[in-house]
Amino acid sequence: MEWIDVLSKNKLFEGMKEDTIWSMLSCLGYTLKKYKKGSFVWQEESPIDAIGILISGQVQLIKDDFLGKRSIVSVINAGEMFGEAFVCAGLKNSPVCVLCSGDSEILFLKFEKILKPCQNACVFHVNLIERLMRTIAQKNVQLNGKLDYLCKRTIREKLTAYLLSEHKKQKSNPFLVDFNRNELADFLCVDRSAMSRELSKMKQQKLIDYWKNSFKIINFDQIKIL
Amino acid sequence: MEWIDVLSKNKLFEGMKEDTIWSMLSCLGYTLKKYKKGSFVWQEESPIDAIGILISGQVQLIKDDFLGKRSIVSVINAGEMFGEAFVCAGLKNSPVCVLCSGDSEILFLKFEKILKPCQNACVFHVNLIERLMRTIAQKNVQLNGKLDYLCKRTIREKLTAYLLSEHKKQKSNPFLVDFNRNELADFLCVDRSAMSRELSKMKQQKLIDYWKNSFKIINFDQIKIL
DNA sequence: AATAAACGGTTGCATTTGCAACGAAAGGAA
DNA sequence: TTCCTTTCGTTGCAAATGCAACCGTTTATT
Repeated sequence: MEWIDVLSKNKLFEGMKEDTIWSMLSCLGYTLKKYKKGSFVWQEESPIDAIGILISGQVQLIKDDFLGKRSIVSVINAGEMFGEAFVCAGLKNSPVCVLCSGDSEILFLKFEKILKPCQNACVFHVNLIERLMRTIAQKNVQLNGKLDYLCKRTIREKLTAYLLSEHKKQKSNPFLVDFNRNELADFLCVDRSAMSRELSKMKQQKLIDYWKNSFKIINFDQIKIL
Repeated sequence: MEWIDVLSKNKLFEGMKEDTIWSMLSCLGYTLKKYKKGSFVWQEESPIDAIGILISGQVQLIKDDFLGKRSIVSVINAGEMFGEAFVCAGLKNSPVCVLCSGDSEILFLKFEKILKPCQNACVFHVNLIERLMRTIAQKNVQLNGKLDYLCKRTIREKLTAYLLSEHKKQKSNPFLVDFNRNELADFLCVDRSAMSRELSKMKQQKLIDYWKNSFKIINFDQIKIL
């Protein structure tokens, strides 16, 4: 099956041969589900006992408050996992919603099977925990990075922090942002129109330029100071 | 030595007998250091290769921007760890500062020793990784919880989200906040005086009451809606 | 093609916020 | 005690922000 290729790029399985992955999967047990764009994999407080590995599509971890105001915590792309930190921390219910931002296929692995040494004394099983730990730690660093945006006091500062870090991550200029304006605002936790206004100002001041989802940083010196 | 007691409350060692902890320590190797209040354990970008376990005192993980604006990421109390996610994720340099908010004693464990199976085939060693994973996962959930405050758009919303969650955590009313006003503002990433103004308003509107570090939620219905 | 829905920029306005400055109160040190 | 530092509330003001509304463009659907 073609989705094994995707798994081989996942942090838990990367570097393993295809038949090794197969034997691990049969050892762990798995479920593959399909979701339509716009549907929810988990709602907030949904009971959870499995790790999700995104085979195709895209999902977003989000929080909606009671007024319907949305904030996007993070975005999961094909090959990446979600929920591993929650189940591993012992949470029984999800603290976030998982929303499919595109048609998606998701592979679920029951968490308990990962922790318990398998019946076949599978060599890779011990290794799995170490990989899982590293993945969770990296998510932690990633969340920590998000604080770099959110702790900024003004929209302009949040935008520049985000854009600079995306530029750095993608190592290109211009670079693509995989949010539309609405989503970007929800990600940075600010008002869309206020953000749009600020983007316009920054373009007008020749600090940045953009067209649709392509952004370019023009004046690095100024933008870093401000 | 008395600090073994503290270790037995740490997530890595909890539930273990004292002599077990000793044998593990000798297996892992350790360093104990003392710090004065106000001194830095790590600066941003400090090279890191060890996990810190706080024996006594208190430290704060903070980020200072180039203008000197500070944000407090999290607070570590005696018995808790810091840095484990960073070293485990493979970071060579710290993404945060670690500041002693009180005179502190810190036990450092080299990370590499934790990962490698020990020479004595120590039974607890495998177990250690699992505990470490769980701890990191819990930190992850904790960080996620912090997003609940930060993603709020107004100071009042941030304050109520924070106060409600502290009330829930401490299961008492009134409850104590272990920040002074300055630190609370840095923790919520808002201006101190603006926060003070908002607190005054909320007190005046009889939503909350406070005296020094003791806070009381008065009107649960109103406060949750707003 | 026709229609509908989603997206993105703009703007006026009331509110919120950051900032700076001041002063009172509390706490520590000499 | 006296002096100094820290903490915290207050306030005026300019700037930033959220909000609602509107409109043109793009994209999707029938």
